[in-house]
Amino acid sequence: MPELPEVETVRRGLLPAMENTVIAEARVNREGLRWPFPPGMAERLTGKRVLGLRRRSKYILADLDSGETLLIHLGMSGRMRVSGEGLGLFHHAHPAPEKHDHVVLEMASGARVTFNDARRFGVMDLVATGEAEAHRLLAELGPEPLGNSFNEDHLVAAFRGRNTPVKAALLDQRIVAGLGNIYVCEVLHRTGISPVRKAGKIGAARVARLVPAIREVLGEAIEAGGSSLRDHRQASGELGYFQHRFAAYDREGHPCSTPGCGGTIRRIVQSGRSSFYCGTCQR
DNA sequence: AAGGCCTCCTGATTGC
DNA sequence: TGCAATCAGGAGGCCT
Repeated sequence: MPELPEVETVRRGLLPAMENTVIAEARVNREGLRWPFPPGMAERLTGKRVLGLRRRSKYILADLDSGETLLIHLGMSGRMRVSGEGLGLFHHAHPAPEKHDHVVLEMASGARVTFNDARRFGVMDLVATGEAEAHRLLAELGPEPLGNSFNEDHLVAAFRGRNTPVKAALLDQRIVAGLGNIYVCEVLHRTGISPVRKAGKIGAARVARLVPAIREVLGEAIEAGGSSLRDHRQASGELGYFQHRFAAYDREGHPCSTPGCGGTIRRIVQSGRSSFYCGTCQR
């Protein structure tokens, strides 16, 4: 489910339930997900206060008063459900457990946070807070696309000499951290750049145009509460609605929405993943 | 060492 | 209706 806007939406959805709140009890229903959970994870979470929730790329970082940080990645199918009744902030009394509920956090407020991940590509790990950024999964990440260090100079330099399609370059988390298949398709459509074009062969002016386009697309998607495909819900229980604004992703056969273009959105496969684009206005 | 391919896993959808 | 093939929002790890 989750690219940067979806993860940011989940983070915001978790805030009222978790921020400045003690984890009364953590329950762990399996050994791990993509990798084994760290030793004693349930004990290291139980009784600890969540000082804050940060996001880095597609990771959520929960800083605990024990000096450790819980690192969360949702993979492809990971979701967070918040349940319970508290000051009108939480939507439901606790519903029945579901298949693939792997980690449950009972908060002292009465809220329950449930991590469900059918495909188990997700990750949970614990790291000393001061070393969170140096964690092996975070250390190589490129700049945050909504931050100041992501700028035209950075992207032009990162693309220089790269012989890979721009689609793959933008999916490379070392170049810019947080884009996934959907938003790369949208950004390339918005900038009129073909996904098959080699990153190193795009003129600097066109590469530079990607920077504001990436910021705009991600910003709009966050504002819309992310994208909800196949009815997947966000942590708050609400549906995001950015999927209704897709110009390219999952729109094979539809007319291109670029004014005056008249082309049709096509689907091709690049490095095993679908790319949706208009061959008429994306060159 | 950049680039491409495979893999992990389950579930929904499509096609026959 | 059944069953198999295909596809899915990620990304580490291995190979060349």
